[in-house]
Amino acid sequence: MRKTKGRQKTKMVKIEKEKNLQVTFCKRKNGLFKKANELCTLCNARVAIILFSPSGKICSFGHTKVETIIDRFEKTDHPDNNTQRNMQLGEIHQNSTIRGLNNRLTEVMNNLESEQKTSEELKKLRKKSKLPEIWLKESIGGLHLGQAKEFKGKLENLKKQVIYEAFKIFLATPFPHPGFYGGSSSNAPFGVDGNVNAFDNHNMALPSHPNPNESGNEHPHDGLPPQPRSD
Amino acid sequence: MRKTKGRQKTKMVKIEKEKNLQVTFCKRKNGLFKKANELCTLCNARVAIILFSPSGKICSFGHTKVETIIDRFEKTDHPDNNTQRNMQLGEIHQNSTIRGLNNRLTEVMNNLESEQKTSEELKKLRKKSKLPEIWLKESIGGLHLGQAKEFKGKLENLKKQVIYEAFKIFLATPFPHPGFYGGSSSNAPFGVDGNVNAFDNHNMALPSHPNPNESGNEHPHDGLPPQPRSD
DNA sequence: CAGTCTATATTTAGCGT
DNA sequence: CACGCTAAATATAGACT
Repeated sequence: MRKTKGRQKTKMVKIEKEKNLQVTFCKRKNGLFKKANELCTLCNARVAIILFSPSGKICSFGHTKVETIIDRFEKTDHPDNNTQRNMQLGEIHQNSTIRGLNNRLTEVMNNLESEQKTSEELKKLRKKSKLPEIWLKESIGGLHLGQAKEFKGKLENLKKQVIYEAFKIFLATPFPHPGFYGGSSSNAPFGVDGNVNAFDNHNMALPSHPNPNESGNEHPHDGLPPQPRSD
Repeated sequence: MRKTKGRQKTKMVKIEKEKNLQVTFCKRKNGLFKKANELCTLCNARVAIILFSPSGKICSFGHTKVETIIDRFEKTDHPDNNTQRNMQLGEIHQNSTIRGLNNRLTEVMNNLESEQKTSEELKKLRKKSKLPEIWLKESIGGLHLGQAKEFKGKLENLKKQVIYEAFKIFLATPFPHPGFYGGSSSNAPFGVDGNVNAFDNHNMALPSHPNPNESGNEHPHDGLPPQPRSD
């Protein structure tokens, strides 16, 4: 008799068996990344993939090692001169925890908006209270609902723009064809030169998605494809 | 004799024959997107893919219709109340061309940095000249090289952070399992509610990558997978 | 869990239309 | 170019280690 039943046909619906789901997620994630890499190599295309596992961890594939950036700010404190174009980084890390970054972005948004002086009603709101956190905190309660909503809408809009821009920038830098599994810890953190990694796998808890199944481990990351972590 | 030779084995290197490259890119792009979608469905994961074709056009797969956002600012001028949570958007479009967005991001960065008051040397630089564009223009020439570099490094750093944050936000919003090819033009532009599209295909010339093969057509986009465009 | 093994389900190169 | 076809190349579900 046959040793195994071989690959079985399955319906394209959410896998219910937790065990299977885990294993499938892992396998397919690797498969997807591999395909992505092949596309890069074969067609000289630039590809970036970000994905959140069902349990809320984040992984990414791309020509830039996103996590090295984060790691640099999260774990280390030493100035890093290991960067392209003899830039001197690592002097900002002081206030750069993952959580901090979130606040930062918020600030950016606010600054942006204010800078935008899109209207004076904005200023009005500004005066009335420390508006800054409102739209993020989802607590518009204390203010004039109408105004708050409007302002929130604008911020959201700007946010979208910035995000889209970020995506473009993220991919704008051309890159060579590093071997798929050659996850050598390159020294090119981000898009300036073409010398960057093709594979980038990073797992970490997502602040905004505190999954009950997950004990908030900040980032049990390992950066290599050969042993990519599912979760 | 055989009708065809069937699938041939190929080496994983850049395809040289232009014709084949085109076709392969298209096929594999679709394949990749399909896989991504399956992963979403099967494992309830969130996936986003952005890719630039060899000729410089951009396509994306994700649970958010990036291009609707852009389109809104590029093509239309009418206030759009078609947004989630009865927010009133479309009042900023005035100054939001694609190119404008780039400048915008630059500004954000600068604002951020200045806001950061990471150091007074920053202020020093600020005074010495209108620093803002420097690092983007790649023309540090006119200044003290040393200071310029340092400042540039900081900005780059912030930029990385914002970009990373943007990515997280982009994917942070959970979403249901829309049919793979169900590219219905949803009315949920961006991450607030879960009601969003799973498939998003957008082709447009990349500003920063003016490809000689391409006549700078701004965005000949079509948003459907069934007939995705290679280029 | 991550890696193996088997037998099958899928994908896709090369050609036509 | 976007599809259709065919056969070989791959990816993987399930079971095991």
